[in-house]
Amino acid sequence: MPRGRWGRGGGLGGGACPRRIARFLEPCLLLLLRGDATHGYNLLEALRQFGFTPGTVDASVVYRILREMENAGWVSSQWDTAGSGPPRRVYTVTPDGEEYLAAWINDLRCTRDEIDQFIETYTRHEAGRGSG
Amino acid sequence: MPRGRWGRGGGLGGGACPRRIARFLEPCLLLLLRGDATHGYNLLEALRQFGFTPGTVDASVVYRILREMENAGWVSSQWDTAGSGPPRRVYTVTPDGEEYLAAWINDLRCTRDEIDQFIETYTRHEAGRGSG
DNA sequence: GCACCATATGTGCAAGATGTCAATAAGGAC
DNA sequence: GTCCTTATTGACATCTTGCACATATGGTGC
Repeated sequence: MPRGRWGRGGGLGGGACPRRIARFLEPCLLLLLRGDATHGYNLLEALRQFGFTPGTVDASVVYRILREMENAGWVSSQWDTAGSGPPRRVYTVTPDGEEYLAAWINDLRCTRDEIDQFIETYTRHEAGRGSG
Repeated sequence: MPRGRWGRGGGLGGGACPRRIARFLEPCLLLLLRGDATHGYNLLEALRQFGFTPGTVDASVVYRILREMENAGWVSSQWDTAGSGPPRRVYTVTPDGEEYLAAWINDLRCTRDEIDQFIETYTRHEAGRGSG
């Protein structure tokens, strides 16, 4: 069983749609944080709205990306020691992060257009075969 | 200069659209080969029609994927020694390859829808900010 | 206090994916 | 023979990701 990234096992031909976008968690977390500054553990559940069903994403992966993004200056964090349980690191999106997210959106629009173009080419091809 | 081969330097915010779809070369080569059985070196140029500008893709990458796909049974190859220059390995799409390409198309449709959904969420968010 | 559990974060490694560079090989021009 | 173009292949480095496990705080039952 390949532990690899793009899950050859459950993906193509499987049924559920595999996540084919590289580093997609980044913009998802950014968008989530923009809506509501919160901590990693909480984001794990919130990711469901982007199709990341529970168990799909490992907590450590989320924490890792959060740290990386803080390192890059796209988010900043503060320890929240109020409330019970261990302290939580609460993240906020920085202005640089906003810009980065906007650039991501741009990229995604572009990627979507390319996909559309590819599918169209495929479809035209199919039609050509049908009549030939 | 951030890590990553997804061109943080030249991609996001840069201008040209970076390729964010994992293993996108696979379906591109398959679609190209379906139209016209040919060899790797030739495919390098043909990839331009999918946005892979010359220099974007290294030849070895194309050859590698071709070999992998042959290994998987999606294409088959034959040496072509006619003509001048070194022999060329000409690839043809197999029935399994056709099926695989169809599955890819399905995946891509799904991926596109997810991108659309993400962008829409972002846009709604933006609108909400504008008025508040 | 201690075992145990839920919450919350972090570390390290293995394996897959991709980029880059160099090696090889055949034929043509000079 | 040397150099250039075409064409394919191999090796290595780096990046990305999944997974197992370690750590820490507070609550509950005893």
